[in-house]
Amino acid sequence: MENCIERLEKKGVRVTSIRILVLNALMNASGTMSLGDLESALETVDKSSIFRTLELFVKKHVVHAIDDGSGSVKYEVCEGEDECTLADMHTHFYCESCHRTFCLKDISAPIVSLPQGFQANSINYIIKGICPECRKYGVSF
Amino acid sequence: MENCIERLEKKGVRVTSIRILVLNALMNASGTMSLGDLESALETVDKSSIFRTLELFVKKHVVHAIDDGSGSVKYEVCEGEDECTLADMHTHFYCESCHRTFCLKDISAPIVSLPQGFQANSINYIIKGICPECRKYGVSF
DNA sequence: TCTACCCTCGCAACCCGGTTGCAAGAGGGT
DNA sequence: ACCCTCTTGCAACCGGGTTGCGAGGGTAGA
Repeated sequence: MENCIERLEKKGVRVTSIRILVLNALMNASGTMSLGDLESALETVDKSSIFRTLELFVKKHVVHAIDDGSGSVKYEVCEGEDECTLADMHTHFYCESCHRTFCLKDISAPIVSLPQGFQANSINYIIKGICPECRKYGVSF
Repeated sequence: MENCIERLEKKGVRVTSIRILVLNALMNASGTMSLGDLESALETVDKSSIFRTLELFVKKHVVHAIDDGSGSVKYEVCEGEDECTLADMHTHFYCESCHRTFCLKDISAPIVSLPQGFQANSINYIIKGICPECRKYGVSF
């Protein structure tokens, strides 16, 4: 909680109650959260407020957005103090059974060399499949 | 054109005029096409018909879908005769300036090894940045 | 040939995540 | 206390995707 406030101040984001709520939810989440996840986790807060908060967080590099192709963008707290570089991008795993997105933080996204003229800004590396839990419980595709 | 019909028959898809139109458009496209692209390319055909055609094509492995995080799914004709395997997946480049998606067919998507228990079915490897053309014409982000 | 059936297609309506305009509310500085 | 700015909630909107339904057209069997 204190941690949240500190983090916001460090990134130059004015501290408000909603921003603490959103950041706290993201920091306590086991994985990533979507706008919808946050909406249902924070029932008292309006969707558009959460949306604008996330928008601000992304701009200020408090969190980063991951598009896992599920139709809803996921958010995750940035680890480093400064901006995320290409090398910071890590691998994500999307479970096609339970529709959760896992951060494989210790697996950094591989970087291929591009043809002449292409300039890379970011990498989206998503592996889709079945997560260990769903396999264990025999949930079929 | 003949090529289209042959390809559909080979994949066990009943040949209809709309299916030929859609597949032909995709085969002649320089890159990938979205549902919207096809809709405007084939003015006479209804959106839902194109949607259902693409749905069928994906199921029958005539085309595959790529989610480049632009908000609209892109489609691309499958190369091989049989189903696409992990190794077949190639890299895509999304230009944040002109919003086009490029297929880097000769760059196959890198495969990382997953933690115990995760089962990979497909890979989405998207690099976002600025394409050569947009850089040349000095279009800034 | 006639009929019954199934697949395909167009239309319209819907769904849902995301986004925006606007007005009220809260907070900080003077 | 006052003003200005930022923040928030509400409601409406947007666009891609999706679905229900009924009409059209082809096909197989009688």
